[in-house]
Amino acid sequence: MEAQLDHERVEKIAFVLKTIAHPMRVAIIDLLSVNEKMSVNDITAYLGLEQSLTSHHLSNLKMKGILGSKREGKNIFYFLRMKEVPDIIKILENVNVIVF
Amino acid sequence: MEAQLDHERVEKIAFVLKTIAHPMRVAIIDLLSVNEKMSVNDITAYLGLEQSLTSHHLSNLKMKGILGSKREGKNIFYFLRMKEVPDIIKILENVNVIVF
DNA sequence: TTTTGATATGAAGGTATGTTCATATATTTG
DNA sequence: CAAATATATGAACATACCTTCATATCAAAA
Repeated sequence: MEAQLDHERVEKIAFVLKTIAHPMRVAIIDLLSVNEKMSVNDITAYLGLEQSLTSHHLSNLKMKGILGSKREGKNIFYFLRMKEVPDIIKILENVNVIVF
Repeated sequence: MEAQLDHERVEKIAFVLKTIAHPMRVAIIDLLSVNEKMSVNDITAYLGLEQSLTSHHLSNLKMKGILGSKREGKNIFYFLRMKEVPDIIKILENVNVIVF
């Protein structure tokens, strides 16, 4: 009866999962797994939500190390920094889930 | 500039992630990825937390389809039902993360 | 059939998270 | 430099989540 992970690792894993565990953030990561980089405007347009809401989610993801960003003129482009994250989503792509 | 996932799939993925995104629940899944099945007592002892708290987390995981359970005499044993979930944890096992 | 051991349940409280709104900052363009 | 475009920020509110505590249920044993 053993565990594999020490307490610190468990905390780190939960931290990353918590950061991405939101429909809008999953969608953002999905977008950025296909497109090298996207501006806030691009992402906002694609998701069809408010600019400020998109921005909040993006800075959250950036702050916690999932995304990076760089300015190019008027735009700021976001890109994936933690490259493992899309693999997580991939695992769940075909799993049978009942949401409630 | 395309996305891979439709809205419903994004919701399902976020739902599973939200369900497991907690240190105690990550630890439970870690335990059950190594041990076929464990009683509530076993798990409670291993995690060193309150019985009722363990029970709440277990029924949460069960309700949402991650775990299953069956009674054997006095004990109730929990086991992994969504077998993909440990793979998610495995991906993050060696990723560099800074928690705050 | 009472007691004990194992687990579940539900209410209550505190804390964290998500969204909106109004406004600020930064860059380019006229 | 003023206006326009792109993005960020912060406060405020609502909602969701986590934990604790007290108690309930259920199976085995005495």
